Amino acid sequence: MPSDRPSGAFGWQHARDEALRRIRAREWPPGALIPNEAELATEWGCARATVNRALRDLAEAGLLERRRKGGTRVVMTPLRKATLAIPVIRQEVEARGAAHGYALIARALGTAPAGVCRALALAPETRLLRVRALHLSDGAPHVYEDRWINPVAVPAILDIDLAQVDANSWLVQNVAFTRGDLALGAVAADAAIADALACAPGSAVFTMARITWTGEHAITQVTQHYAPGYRLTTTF
Amino acid sequence: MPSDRPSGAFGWQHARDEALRRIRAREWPPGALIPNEAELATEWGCARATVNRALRDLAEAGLLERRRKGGTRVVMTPLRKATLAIPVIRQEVEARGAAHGYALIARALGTAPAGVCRALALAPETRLLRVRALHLSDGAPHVYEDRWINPVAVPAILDIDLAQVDANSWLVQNVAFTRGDLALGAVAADAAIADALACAPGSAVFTMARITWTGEHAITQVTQHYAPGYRLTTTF
DNA sequence: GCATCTATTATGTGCAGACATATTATCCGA
DNA sequence: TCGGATAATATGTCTGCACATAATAGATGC
Repeated sequence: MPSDRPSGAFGWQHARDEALRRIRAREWPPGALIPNEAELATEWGCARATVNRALRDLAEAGLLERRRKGGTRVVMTPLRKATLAIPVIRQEVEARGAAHGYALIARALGTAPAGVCRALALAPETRLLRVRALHLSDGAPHVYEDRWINPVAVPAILDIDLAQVDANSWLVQNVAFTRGDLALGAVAADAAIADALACAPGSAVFTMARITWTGEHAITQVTQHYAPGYRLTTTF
Repeated sequence: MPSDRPSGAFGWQHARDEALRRIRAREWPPGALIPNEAELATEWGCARATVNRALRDLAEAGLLERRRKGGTRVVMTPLRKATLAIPVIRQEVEARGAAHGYALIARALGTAPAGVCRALALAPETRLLRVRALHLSDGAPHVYEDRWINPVAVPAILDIDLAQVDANSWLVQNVAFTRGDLALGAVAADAAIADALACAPGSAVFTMARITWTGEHAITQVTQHYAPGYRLTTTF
């Protein structure tokens, strides 16, 4: 038996856990400056790089604030961050074991309203492809999406038969984006939404709006309306 | 003049950017196995640790999948993750330069409904503290929150004057939690919500529900209803 | 007193080498 | 042919060292 533990070293996860313990136990209270890396390395009997890795991890998690020369201090208000996976509808539905259905409602090339152009940082009156579609989960309406696509950024989209392939899946697979904006909110269902989702007009609908970019070039803007009752969940 | 650039080394960020470029350019197509760390280190003229750091970063971002012995492969569907900051209402309001107001609506100790007990993994009929309050932004209703607090986990809360301090801020500052569940959705405003937010009954209201835990012990459950029109935004 | 230069200091990052660990591939015997 | 032991391999991590970089504190000159 070589050893009773996987590895004799005081690893970076141990260091992280110990630091976390001290933060939670208020041994390092909010706002306090903690010992520097070299000291902790000595105390814990490990290399400074190990301490660095541990503290960097906690800093990324939002619990510590680090500045060169300034040292490391416990953040005053431990603001939590939740990471939420942006669902590709088709996969989200299939992951739940449901059958994914898709229906194209409308597809049209035309000049976009000023608001959309502004949001996408395009000149007014730019011609965009508008696609409205419905996603089904086991046959029931699940998500109604209203999308504007910039054909300058994605010329190939014009040749795709969007009645067969949903724009969401196609874009994810075929266009690399560098950045995105996300907005979550709630709206009352208007006639188009109520009709598509088969719910009463005025129903409270959860919406997710996204804009994706490659560099400074906008690719697409989409607003997805979820059927009433939908909840987006995650842990933090 | 020692050098025309800050540092002559091919740093981990360079490595990350180059790997990212290859992924986007489909030089490493989705699902493909990429060269191992040692090879890339040789190719890029840097240490394996540097390549490791770069690829680890991309793996955390969800673009690569790494397995010991199995190597590193480009993820099939680049599922994006957005990190959203969970707002402490008071700070969120003040960060916008608005004045934060707060009003306690009701505070009562009593047995919680079965649904709440189940969500908090507590025995049925557990006595919990229920707090309903309203947050104001520049005097206008902003968020109505309905909260259940477990006094077993946080006995001190019973002595706090919740008319003066909002539970949100107090809990964040005084109770360390280890984990949380989050659910986002939309509901139609019922009478209580409409009254608090001064909106029409039935209005679509964005809601955020959270449960926070320390270990296996539930601390609090809160459902926050945002005034109509509110949008939670982030980037990814 | 004030501005500017300089020294100090803590973190950020890089390198080479070593060993640990997980997982796959292979070989061998029943 | 199948199952299990064994070897091979890519990633995970630690160490010790070095230097880079940012930001502060102190010294200096006016």
